[in-house]
Amino acid sequence: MEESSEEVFTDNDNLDEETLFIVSQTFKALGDPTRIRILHLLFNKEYSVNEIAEKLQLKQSTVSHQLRFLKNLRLVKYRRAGTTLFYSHDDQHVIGILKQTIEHALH
Amino acid sequence: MEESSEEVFTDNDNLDEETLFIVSQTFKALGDPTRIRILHLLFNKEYSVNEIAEKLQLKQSTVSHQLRFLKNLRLVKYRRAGTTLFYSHDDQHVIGILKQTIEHALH
DNA sequence: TTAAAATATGAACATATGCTAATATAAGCA
DNA sequence: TGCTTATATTAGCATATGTTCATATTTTAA
Repeated sequence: MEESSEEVFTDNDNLDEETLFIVSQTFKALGDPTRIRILHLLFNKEYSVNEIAEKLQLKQSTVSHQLRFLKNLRLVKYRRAGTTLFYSHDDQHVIGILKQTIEHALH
Repeated sequence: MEESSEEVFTDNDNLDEETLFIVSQTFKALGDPTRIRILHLLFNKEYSVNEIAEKLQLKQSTVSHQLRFLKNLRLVKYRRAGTTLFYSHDDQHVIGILKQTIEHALH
């Protein structure tokens, strides 16, 4: 057996701090019903902040806060059109996991 | 097109309360570093509560609490051997998602 | 430049979460 | 039975989280 040149495995059993942080943050984003509903709404098309608030019966402020959260994790992005911001999802991997899990939950 | 006898789709755009709850609970379980570390440790083999505590440098109480959390969601199960309980994972789907996401985080 | 529309931000609040110490339970064995 | 080991439980605490109200910012257009 020879040592790989790509990576050195000193402790194969432990996750490093950074990986642990990224992974837990990602799942934390999906661990709240409001954020799941927002991401679910954005599955197929973009929506403005007010549209999201209307569709999901949430306060504009709530939506804005959660979108900021999701944007910090690069799970959504937006496009500006005048004073309106159209949000859409921005992470195929995470969206895929969410879709999978919703399917799974629906049996 | 005929109506399926299995399910009626009244509002395709909205997730029902129960699905929302299950999905968010599942992700909440994965949204904490300690629980990720425990599940990650259990990827390949079973461990007793004390072994988990030692390996991960956690208090016995902390491990026991988190295992209860994970067991309530049927993410782990245990087998008794005398006074010792050996825990192992119990949800291939969730373990798969966790593996995927760790891989993804490691680039 | 001023008003209107859309969105973002900050502060306050209630609730949720995770860890810890102390103690309770449960099983095996002398 | 009484002791030991392994695990679970309870309560308390500090911090994190999610929502809301009030207000600030930003962009556009008159």
